[in-house]
This record gives sequence, structure tokens and C-alpha cells, in this order.
Amino acid sequence: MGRSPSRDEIGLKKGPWTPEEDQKLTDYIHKNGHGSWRALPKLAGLNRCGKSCRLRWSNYLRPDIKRGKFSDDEEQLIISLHSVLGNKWSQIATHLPGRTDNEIKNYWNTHLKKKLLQMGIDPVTHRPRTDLNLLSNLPNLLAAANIFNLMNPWDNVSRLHVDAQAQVAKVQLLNNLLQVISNGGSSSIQPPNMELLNHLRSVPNRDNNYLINQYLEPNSQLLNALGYSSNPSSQTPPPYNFSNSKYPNVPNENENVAVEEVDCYRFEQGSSSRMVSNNYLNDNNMNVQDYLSSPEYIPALVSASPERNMNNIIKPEINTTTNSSTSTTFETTAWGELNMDDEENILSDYWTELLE
DNA sequence: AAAGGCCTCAACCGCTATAAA
DNA sequence: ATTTATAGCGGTTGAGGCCTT
Repeated sequence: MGRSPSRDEIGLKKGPWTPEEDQKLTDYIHKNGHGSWRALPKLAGLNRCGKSCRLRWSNYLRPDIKRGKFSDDEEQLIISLHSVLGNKWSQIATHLPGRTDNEIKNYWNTHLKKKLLQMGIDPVTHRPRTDLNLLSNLPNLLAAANIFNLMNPWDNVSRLHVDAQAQVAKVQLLNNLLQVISNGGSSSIQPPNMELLNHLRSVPNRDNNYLINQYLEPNSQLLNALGYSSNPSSQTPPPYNFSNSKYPNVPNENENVAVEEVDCYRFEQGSSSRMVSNNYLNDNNMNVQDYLSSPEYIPALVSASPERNMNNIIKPEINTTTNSSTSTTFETTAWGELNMDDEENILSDYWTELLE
């Protein structure tokens, strides 16, 4: 039921952009801003429709676009966010500065989906696959899980190299089988993704608050109650309390509001940190010093440093000792946080029973 | 070296949401 | 309240490069 092309759009160029066209578009926007995209092509001397110009600018020419390979952290974050948001590429992109929704979508479809499938995880549900393909993958997973035990005990380099993968495979296989065997994989209770939860807590805005309350907190509380803690050395911090002064027109706490995250300040002390966005400060006519002396600021936090690069802010702290480049959401869950020794014991007992 | 298949990703299409008239 | 224009989103396509045979 889409709109048929208007008279103006007939005969316009389609397909790949030439460097000359890119230059024209860039020059025009630098001088005049984009204004109305529909009007832009004529004004800029381009034989393209406005939509094509907008896409070219926002997906390729924009100066803040980050090019090149996705880092492991970015990959991890995409998987984590996708497990909560699904194919909401634009929402996912707001958490990866410099990456476009299109780029993330492509990367998901060409790389991450396959990666999850290979690991026996359904890329749609982010749960272990329970179909026959999983069973056909079992020998590989078993091999990966067992290789650690077969290695020369003095070959430390190889041991280190294989350790992470073996652990991943074990944890994943345990997850798969627990779900499949216990209730056919239909359990509605899943371990929360603790990395994502902590990340969302660290970037206070309404979207994140909504996600935490809606999807993650219930599971984390349940897991805590059952004795699985994301951070055994400290209590789960309380959810951020969001002031309605920032959203005076939004009476409903559950209403989903897109909040632009551009610049933030991070206040740190030791391992704890707290962030506040520039928007928040602007909205409340505050500078950093005002904020430091405000009652909202936690007195114990001491240093303030301006952060212009959101990279340093939104990256979750990944446990590099257990995450290989092939890791996925599973080992960042509470399951993945199990103490290594405990895990070995649990797995050993479990496997002994299961395989016998 | 050539042909065919596969993979990647920029760009497009169809649609919805929102703003403006 | 309705219509129209515009922006934005997610799914899909296809050109071109890469890999395999």
C-alpha cells in the first residue's frame, strides 16, 4: 500500500552513489544543514530523491560514523541488546555510538546470527535450540568440552588457548541440556543477562529503566533469591530513581520515551561509578559543579571527568578471562559468572550422572 | 585462468508514525 | 477530524568482491 512515486521522483537516479554525488551532498549539508530532505536534492544539485539522500547521509557520510570491524565488546552488546529488544535495530544502534541501524542489522544477519546458530542458540529467542540440529551439534560441543581434560598438563599455552572455549562449550551445553531435559526447553524463567543489566543501570535514562523493570530485574531478583548472584561481593544496587522533572510531559512511568544519549559525565570512585548526561544537566540548568553539590549526587563519589566518547561509557565490563572472541550472551549471564571451581564440580557431577 | 557459488553490505522498498496543513 | 507530507524503521535485494572447484 506504499506511496507510488510522485512526478518529481520519476527519472531520478538510483543505485550506488558516486564520489561526486557524495561530495555535493556533504558540501551542501555542511553549508546549509539538511533541512527538508525532500527539497534538498534540487537545492544541492543532485538527481536523487530526498529519501536516498537522507539514507546516504545517515548511513555513510555523517561525520560521526564509525567505520571498520565491530569490536568484541560491540558484538557482545549487540547480542545482549537483541536478546531483549529483538530486531529493533534503531534502538540497538542508540547504544552503539557511531554505528548505524543498517550496519548493525547487516552485521547481525551476516555474522552474529550464524555464530549463535553454530553455538546451538536460537538467534530469535536467544534460548538453546531444542531441535534436531542441536543434537547434531552435540558431538562438537562435547569435543570442545572434553578437550581440556585430554591435554598435556604441561602445555600451558595450549591449555590457556583452549580453556576459554572449553568453558564456554561446557556452560552452554549444560544450559542446553538443563532446559531440554528439565522441561523441554519451555521454561519461562531464564537467567538474566547480568552484563546487560549492569550496563543499563549504568546509563540512566527512561528506556533503560523500562527495560530493567520489564525484563531483567524480575529475573535477577529471582536468581538472587535462588542464590545466583551477579556480583557475590556486593548487594544488587537499587534501580535508579528517575526524576520526573526531566520528563514533565510523561506521566506514565511505563511509557517508552526515546532519549538521545550523546555526551555524559562519569563520576567515579574505585570500582563504583555513576553517570549523568549533558542533557540532564542542561535541562536542569546545572553544570558539573552544581551537580556535585546537589543532593542527587552521592557524596561518596569524588572525581568528575568529562567524557566525550560514549565508547568509554557504554561498554559493559566484560570478564576477559572467560570470554573468547566467539563468546555469546550465555557466558555473560549469571550462569557464566559461576566460580570456576564450583562450575567444574557441578559439571563433573552432572556429567558423571548424565553420561552414565 | 575461468566459471560458478557464496558472502557482504549499500541501497532500496514498503510500510508506519508523526507533524503540519 | 481529516488529509497530506515527511521522517524513520525493518525487511529485502542485488552488485560486486571473494572463494572454491
